[in-house]
Amino acid sequence: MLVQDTVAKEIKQILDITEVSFNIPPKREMGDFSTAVSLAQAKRLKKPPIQIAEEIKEQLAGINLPFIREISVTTPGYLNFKIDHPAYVQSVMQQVFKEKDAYGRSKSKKRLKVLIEHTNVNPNKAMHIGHIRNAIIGDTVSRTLRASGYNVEVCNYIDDTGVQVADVVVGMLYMYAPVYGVDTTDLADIWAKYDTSQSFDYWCWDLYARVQEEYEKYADLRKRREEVLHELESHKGPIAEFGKEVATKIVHAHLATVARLNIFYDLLNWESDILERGFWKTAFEKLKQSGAVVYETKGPNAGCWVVRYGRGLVQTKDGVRSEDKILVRSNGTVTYTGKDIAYQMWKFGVLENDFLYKLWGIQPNGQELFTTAPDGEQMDRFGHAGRVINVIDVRQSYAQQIVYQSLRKLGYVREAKNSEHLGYEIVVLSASAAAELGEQSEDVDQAGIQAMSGRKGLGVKADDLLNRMIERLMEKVEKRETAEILAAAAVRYFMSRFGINKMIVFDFNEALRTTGDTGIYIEYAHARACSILAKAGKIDFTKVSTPEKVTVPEMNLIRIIEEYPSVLERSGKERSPSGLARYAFDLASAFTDYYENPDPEAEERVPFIKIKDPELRAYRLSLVAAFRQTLANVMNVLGIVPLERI
RNA sequence: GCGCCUGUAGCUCAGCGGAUUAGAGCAUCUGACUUCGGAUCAGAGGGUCGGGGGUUCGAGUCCCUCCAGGCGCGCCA
Repeated sequence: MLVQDTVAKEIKQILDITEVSFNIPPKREMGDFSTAVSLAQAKRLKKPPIQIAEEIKEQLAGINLPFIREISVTTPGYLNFKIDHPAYVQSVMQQVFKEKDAYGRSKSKKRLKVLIEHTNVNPNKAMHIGHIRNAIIGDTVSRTLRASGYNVEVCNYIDDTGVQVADVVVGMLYMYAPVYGVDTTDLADIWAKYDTSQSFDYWCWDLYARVQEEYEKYADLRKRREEVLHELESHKGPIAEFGKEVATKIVHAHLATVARLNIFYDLLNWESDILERGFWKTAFEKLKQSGAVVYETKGPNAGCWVVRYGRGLVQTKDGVRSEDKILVRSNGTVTYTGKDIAYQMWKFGVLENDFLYKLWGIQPNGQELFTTAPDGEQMDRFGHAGRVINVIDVRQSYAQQIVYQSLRKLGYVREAKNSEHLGYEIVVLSASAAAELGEQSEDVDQAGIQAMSGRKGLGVKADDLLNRMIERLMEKVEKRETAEILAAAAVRYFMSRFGINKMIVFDFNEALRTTGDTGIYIEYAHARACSILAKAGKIDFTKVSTPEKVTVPEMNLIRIIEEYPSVLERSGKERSPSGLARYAFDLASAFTDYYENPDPEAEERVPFIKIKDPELRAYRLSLVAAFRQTLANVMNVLGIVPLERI
């Protein structure tokens, strides 16, 4: 518990208010922290702030506040507090050493089950850096919520029946000889087209882009797409099976890519299983019964089943539109939104239908991964969440809101309230990155920024980014394993640093940097601390005493260490990886500052391990140990593997 | 037309519920270990926090308004 918290509690009681904020005084002699609460309350209490401050001071003096040594009042009414440094340092360090890996984690187990879905990449080509942002945000938030005590279930939705997969299937079956159905019906012949010198997801990346070009030229190929899409949706027959095989192969590739980034899941949810298990049929019946969906007999949506929204007809730049949301088209097919409503209901366990499940495999971290499957078995451990978080980019905000509002109209008010769209801005390419990828800038905006495009095959593949980083790191690192972990740290940190609704303008120089505010810096600080501790030998940190005088760098470091539990809690509540990334950097900086200059008043700087005075030596090293533990804990939440050596 | 997001140093970004002198990193310049990891550290220059109003003793932060940019508002997926 922060020192400030106990003070805040007392002040809240004294003034009968709900919030008290603290800050650091401009001059250190004034105190370790201060509050301007009496200035804020002056108007309400109709008293001069300085008088209020004096009164609070009087009352606080009568209470035994832990670690508070002195309280003073300065004009125009600030309350300044001085901390009993040695006792405080001692207390924080002992807490870290006692709790170890659990330091910072919430002590209370929460019963709420949180289902978080992320990644959700179309299984038709290699992942790019935009997909990686999604997976990293989702994984970091999952880890944060777990650390906050929640029961978290991580799902990854696989759209194996959509047009994107259909396009790749079209490409494989019909674009080059032998053409399926004409030259052959043997799928082995089709698979022979795959040039195995490339990984399958990379090969599909190019194929997908080429198919898009061909569609422009050949109408009959576009017709093939309709057929294939229909076949995939029917989830029966050789083409559907082939599509599933293609998608499965790509999913394996995607899982391998994200595993490099230390990202794992509990369950893969396949669209084909949502279709097969009749989710929509059940949801549609419920929607009709509730009256939330109505059949339109006239107007622009005649022949469709719609949910009524907004103001009916509305003016947009593309002409007049109905704001009502169509769930079933006039040709009888279901829209994406319709299927999404059914799926969201499953997540909360309010749809009678359920998937069948089977084990997909054991992930590199040892965790079991399950998948929905037509030939699986019943299990009751999945879904039935109390809260659902969908990590999807911000362009889907409107569609997500429609889904949640539809749930409400259906009568699932609680579920609607507990549905959360974790929207993040997309990753785009800087002018130089686009140029490097060989894109002639046609439709770029003024800054030369360019959106990635799977259709054009324009984008930075996730594996390429990691590989380039590794290549750069190998100049200074001996083992490839180490470079792999460092590269993952760098990429995860890079993607986490940005606020969630900040567009990332991707630039190679910036992303591949190894100095300054980077994941490498974090790893380096950790490895350095490990190295010092290894050289120091065995010390019983639980028996270390703190000197009378705590230096400024020591105090800065310990205060940041102490902040960790509250930072973790806040990051969880705000679903904010960037707060954790910032904290990790601040913590590492405070350590290097302490390491470089632990006592600014000392005449000479002596390395910790060579300090003569055994008590001071043990104390300095125990701070290193407490730092190392705390940093390792944040790194774990950020999904970064702490290295002991680089 | 409506809705959401963004605008802070040359560049990329932090800045929680208002609080004393707006912070980092990169880039530029100047420095620093015969001892713990130089992927580091110390220092310098660089800002009317998009503009304008307002609330407040006090605003990058709250409110209004305008400007610029991005995204969204399909019987597309």
